[in-house]
Amino acid sequence: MNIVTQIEDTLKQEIEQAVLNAGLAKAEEMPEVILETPKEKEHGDYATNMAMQLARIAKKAPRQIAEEIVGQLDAEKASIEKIDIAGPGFINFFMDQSFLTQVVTEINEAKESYGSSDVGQGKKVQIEFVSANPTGTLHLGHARGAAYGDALANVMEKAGYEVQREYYINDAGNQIGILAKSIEVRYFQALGKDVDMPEDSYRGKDIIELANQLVEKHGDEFANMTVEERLEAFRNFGLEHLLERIKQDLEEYRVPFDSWFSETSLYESGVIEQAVDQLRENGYVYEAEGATWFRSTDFGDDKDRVLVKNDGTYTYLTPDIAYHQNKIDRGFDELINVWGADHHGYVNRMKAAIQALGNPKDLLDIKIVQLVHLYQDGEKVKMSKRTGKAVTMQELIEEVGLDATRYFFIMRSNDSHLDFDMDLATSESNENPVYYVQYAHARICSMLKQAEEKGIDVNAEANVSVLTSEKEMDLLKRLGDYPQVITEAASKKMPHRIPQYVFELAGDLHSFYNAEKVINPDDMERTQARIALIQAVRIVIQNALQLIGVSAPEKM
RNA sequence: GUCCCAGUAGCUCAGCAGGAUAGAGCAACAGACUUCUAAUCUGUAGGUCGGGCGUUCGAAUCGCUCCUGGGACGCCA
Repeated sequence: MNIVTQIEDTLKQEIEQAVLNAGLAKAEEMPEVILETPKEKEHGDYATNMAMQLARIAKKAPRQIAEEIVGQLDAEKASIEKIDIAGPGFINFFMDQSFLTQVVTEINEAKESYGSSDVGQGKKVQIEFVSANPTGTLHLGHARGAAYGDALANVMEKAGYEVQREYYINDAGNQIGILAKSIEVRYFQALGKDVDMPEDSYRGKDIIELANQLVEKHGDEFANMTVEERLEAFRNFGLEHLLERIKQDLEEYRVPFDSWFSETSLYESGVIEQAVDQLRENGYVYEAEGATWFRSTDFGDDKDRVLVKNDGTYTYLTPDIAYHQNKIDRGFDELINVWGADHHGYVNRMKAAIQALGNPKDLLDIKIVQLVHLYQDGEKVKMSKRTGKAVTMQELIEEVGLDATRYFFIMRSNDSHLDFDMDLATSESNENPVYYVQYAHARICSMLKQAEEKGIDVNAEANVSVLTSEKEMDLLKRLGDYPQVITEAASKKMPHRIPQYVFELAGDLHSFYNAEKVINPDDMERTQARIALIQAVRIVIQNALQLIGVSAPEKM
């Protein structure tokens, strides 16, 4: 266990014991001990509102309760240096700071595993994300979803969950037929024929490129086939190439997947019928207007949904229900779907289906990633897949760089709309948070290099207890927070806490750098201790950046 | 019309399983480079947390309601 959590746990236990000893509450009515870190330094290292919480139970004034709790506390056992009672009844704890310096040793020993924990208890979690239709290239929204899903997976893994990352390939629906037809039109156009694009075609440049490839490789041989044969060939060709392109893009974006799940495989294995049968058996299916309906309103959906259309084919929902049952059957304890904002209307019916199949409601958690608006030169950049003027993920990365793209997408909460300022992301200046953090890392590497050039062993044992200055303490506290940042980011599914944290850590480092000299040949003990400190900072920065898919350069 | 997300400093956003004087970056202003990288630091200024009502010892945070912006509402996927 991490040294900081250890200290906090001990303090919590001591507070609880003190409350019991003072006879303020019985064990069964004991409120949970809440420790918070006050914003003001005068309010100590930790504060608890226990006295206010107990006011009603003990029927006494909070300040008096606080006095009684303090009277029963074993200060030494809980590493407390000083206790204050303040405001309406806060108890402020000033801790014996010497424990904090141990964080440095802890990090330098744990290295990249610092911050790992087992709070996830090996729970099997599946995160399904991106899952863009293989009918075009990935664009902005996908890039945000990919950044979010990947960071969430990394953070949850670090917090001790067993995570599988899956991409659902919608290779069976209507849209694939449209894809085939779109390629067909572009193919004929590439052969010089005057063919109009139907209304619902995909008009992206990528489709034109595919058609050109077909002409290059096969000439006009497809023109002589039957329509069915030609469309079948184009369908397969389009799927294969577009999916390959998506895989390449994601790989380049540093977003790996463990599993690529094909919708078509659901049709082949018969699980769709099984899912419909199961729903029928559970009493949530009825026939009306020549179609088969799912009574999702039983679970709070706005209206019932069609499962089988009157032409006998499935709606998009039906294989998706089967897909989710399949996920559940694979033994996951929790399913997380990362969806774009345009799918949010779909949330209720999917959750309804999960329940109608006899599963607990909270087995599925759907995280919505809100829209991205791109700005360049103060102007909003439009994106539209259908018009062929889409800003693709590829273009964005080329334009602003991989690190900035990942960082910008993850630094904001997933459910807030994102204004992506391309000028800011590309600026090599103090305005850009990515460089700020990376620069802190490079700075440390530079110092370590110079120390080595001066013959200092940067990995030597250090007497960390000489780290006592204000800037050093700030860094130590920040380093000690890291494990909790991870567990909170994981449990709340908020990976944006990571860039926030690492930005603050970088700030502490820069501030420390400007205030104190690390390498000082006249004071080798302090030099060694500070080198150990910046080593620890380097490890945590590198670690945090890795979680969000951003590189930690040694030189800038 | 129904549902979802958002509304916090000039701008972009944190904070929201209730806590003390609401934070950061940018922009503005004033400073710091013969000193381990100035892509840095130090400081100043900037707010009716969209409005109202309620719950509470205590509300940016919870509830109700209204307003504004964005999105979704197909036997498309």
